[in-house]
Amino acid sequence: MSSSPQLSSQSPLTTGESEVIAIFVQMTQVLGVPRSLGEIYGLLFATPQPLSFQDIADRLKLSKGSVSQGLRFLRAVGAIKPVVIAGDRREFFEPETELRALVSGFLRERLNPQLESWGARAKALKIQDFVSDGMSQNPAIKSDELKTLSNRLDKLKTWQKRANTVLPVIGKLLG
Amino acid sequence: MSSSPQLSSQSPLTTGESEVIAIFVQMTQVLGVPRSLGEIYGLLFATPQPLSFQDIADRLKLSKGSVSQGLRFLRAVGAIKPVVIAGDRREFFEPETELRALVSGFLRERLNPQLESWGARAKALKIQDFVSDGMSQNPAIKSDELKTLSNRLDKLKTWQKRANTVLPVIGKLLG
DNA sequence: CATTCGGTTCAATTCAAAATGAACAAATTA
DNA sequence: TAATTTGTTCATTTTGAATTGAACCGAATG
Repeated sequence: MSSSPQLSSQSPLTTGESEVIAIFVQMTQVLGVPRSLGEIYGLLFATPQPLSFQDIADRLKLSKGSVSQGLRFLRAVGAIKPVVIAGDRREFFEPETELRALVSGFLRERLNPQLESWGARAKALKIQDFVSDGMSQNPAIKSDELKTLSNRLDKLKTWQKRANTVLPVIGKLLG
Repeated sequence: MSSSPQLSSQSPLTTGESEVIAIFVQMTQVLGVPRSLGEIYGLLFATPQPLSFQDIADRLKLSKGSVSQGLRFLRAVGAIKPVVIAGDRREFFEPETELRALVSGFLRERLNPQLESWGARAKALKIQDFVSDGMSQNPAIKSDELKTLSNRLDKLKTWQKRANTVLPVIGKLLG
């Protein structure tokens, strides 16, 4: 038995399935993630039964490599849930459909790590690094300009903290 | 006079400038926008004086085309502000540095339009489009599966409304 | 133990999006 | 009015990220 019982893995997509997939593919463009993620999640969303690895590859005509990587990402952000089916060695998947879980998973796994790295770099900035220290063929920075620059760097350093207070709230607002 | 007074347009970037630019380039990857946007905004952020079109192209070694398109986008989302300098035909630019303005501009110009289109498509979905209406070589959908599918489509249709209530709040939280 | 099954990894390829640069336009100056 | 400056547009090229596919691995099966 190579495919799910009662499920013809290589039948063409229905109109509805194609449309749901298209919607999620459209979202991938905004989120800046690969198109295949939208296809996989969309197919799972449009299918009441859990699907196996092979089901997904067959119906979407994606390579095993793409499906493997796609599922890994979707699992990492909590967008899909593994389903164990008794007496079947394969992994099955169904979609997480709570908006709150989807959004906060994405924020946690994608945005937060970047924010941290970004905040660390911002903190390391020194005014000193902005004066071109060549043989003074460059004009000295005026004091009001120095002030402006200093203000900007200070602002930059506060951004991470502010993001860290706001982001957790978003999840709650959606809950 | 082909460059800003007292500003050597093609001098190499200082350490500080390079680092600020790198930080904003890193952000572009999360946001899913072109790298050049981060370079342009980063340079403006790291420079106390307003810069002209040509200043930007020279210092970043970007083509005029890239700078033109980059400035258009940054203006559209309100990330930069035009500055008029008396007796100078050229346009100058300085960065918007309020996090609140930056975030809400981006949400308004990039996310909202997509959300709308996406909500419209979701609303148009009909359960009927998910039954494969071939010569019944496919199994009929069971009633509990129909229920699951119906629930999911309903959820999908509520997502846009929820996003529209939450997104405006984000700006205020950052203010 | 040999073979199939279910899935991962990663180097090579493909492809879409970004950058380029030449042609163009509009305003300015000589 | 010719020449210059400032910036836009858009067809082509470039490039980097996504996808592929073959090699690989461990677990199950005969």
